[in-house]
Amino acid sequence: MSQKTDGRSRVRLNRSRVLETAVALADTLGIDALSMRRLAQELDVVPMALYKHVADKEDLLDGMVEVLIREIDPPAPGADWRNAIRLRVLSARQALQRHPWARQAIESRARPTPAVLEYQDSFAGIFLAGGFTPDLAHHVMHALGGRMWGFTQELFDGSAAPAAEAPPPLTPEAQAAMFAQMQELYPNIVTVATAAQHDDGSVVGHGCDDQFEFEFALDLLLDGFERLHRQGWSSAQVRKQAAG
Amino acid sequence: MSQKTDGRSRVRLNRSRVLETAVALADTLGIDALSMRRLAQELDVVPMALYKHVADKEDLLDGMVEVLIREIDPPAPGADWRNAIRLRVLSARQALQRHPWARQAIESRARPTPAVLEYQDSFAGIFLAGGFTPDLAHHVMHALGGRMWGFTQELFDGSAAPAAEAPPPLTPEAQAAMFAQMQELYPNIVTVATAAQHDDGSVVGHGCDDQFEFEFALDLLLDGFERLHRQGWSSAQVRKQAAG
DNA sequence: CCGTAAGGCGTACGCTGTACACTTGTGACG
DNA sequence: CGTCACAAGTGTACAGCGTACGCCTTACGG
Repeated sequence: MSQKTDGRSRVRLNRSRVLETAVALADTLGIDALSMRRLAQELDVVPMALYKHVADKEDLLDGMVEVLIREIDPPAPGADWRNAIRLRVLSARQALQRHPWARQAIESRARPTPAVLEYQDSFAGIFLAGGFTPDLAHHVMHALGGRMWGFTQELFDGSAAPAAEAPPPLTPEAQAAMFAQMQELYPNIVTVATAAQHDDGSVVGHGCDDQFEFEFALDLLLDGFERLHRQGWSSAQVRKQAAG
Repeated sequence: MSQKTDGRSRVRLNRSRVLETAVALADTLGIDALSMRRLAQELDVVPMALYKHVADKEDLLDGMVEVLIREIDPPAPGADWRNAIRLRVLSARQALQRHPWARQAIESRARPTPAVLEYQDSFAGIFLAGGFTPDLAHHVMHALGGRMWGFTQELFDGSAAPAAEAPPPLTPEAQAAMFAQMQELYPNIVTVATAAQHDDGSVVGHGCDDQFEFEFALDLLLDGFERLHRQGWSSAQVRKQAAG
């Protein structure tokens, strides 16, 4: 109630308000529907007014990612490297789930902003503090890849448009026919997809527990990191081995 | 020389020609510069003519991905599962390096086409034939994630625009100053980034061997898969353990 | 109180994907 | 060979995008 939106004087725009409104809008409408014009409308302002606060749309997206990063928990102070990494990654994952647009936004960024560099620096710091050589820390961070941000490359999760018009519900017969056709065309996919969902009666896909899959892969990698770390792995020695 | 492009009768358009020209154009211009209009121009045709051969731009991109998939080697016949997967993934990687646009195109696809399903099915088939339970095969494919397509999600590889205007070459003093600033702001990144590039004098980034990083992560995962496979891992048992 | 700079506005341009109605080319069949 | 039907290609048009540029107006420091 500090300022009325009607009447004479309007709330002044600023970068934070622009970024936060953009985040909220992307949360609701999806990233594809977020345009400068739509955002301006949401802020009750003419499109070009935004350009006094962000350089261009790229800068807007960079700013949105920085808002996201601020939501990720800082490194846990007392934890060993493995738990520190694990907790941080899972916290990042939670932030990404609050903001479904973020995966695409992060991936589409061309160059890292300071906030992003800081985020990555803190990861490197955890590994180094845990006794990793810079060499191993380097390769290990590459191996983590996007998982550092809390997502695996899940293709076809269908979350592009939130609440996209679902296809009309199929009759049981149509479902059975579809299943039979899938089974004929892609028997292995059907086998593999139906394995992990006894509890869930749905046809292929969307029956599996994303969180479980994510942690499965994350822990598999962390296990590998730990093993290499313990046995004093170094890339020089591997390259030598490959050459010899 | 079968048909002249000038004179009266023009070469007839068809889906293949559209898709292959689109692929070639994306290879040269980058995916962002590939518009229906630009593609039509390349084919010496009016933009709307394309719509007789592809439903819309989404369909065009789907088709381009299918062209890509056809370039990936089929599973090696005699190999054990581990080599079969490894070879296939590395072949996919080569295809992706020939077509830098493909990573983004694959990631942006909302729903899998038959060609994509077939590709994934063959992966599942390799694991199952190698004696993996459907359960383990499922989780393992999730863990591979995008790596199945030959890419890790490398953020900020700067390959968005091919031959983007490079910043003017910095003087040695400017480079040194920049390095000093990086070292102050992001000491861990500098430590980790400079570790793996004694041969290459460049400042942070782009000095590391992408192929090595990719295989490092891939083999780390394959090692993990192998271990779980040997010890008869099952998700049920893990969940029970977590609960108990 | 006023000058100045920052904030917000309006207009305009070139680009995008694609809907719709039209003409032209081509191959099959009487 | 003539005709007819359908596929292929054209032209125009629209709504939406990011954003360059110039002007007005508001808020604040001297």
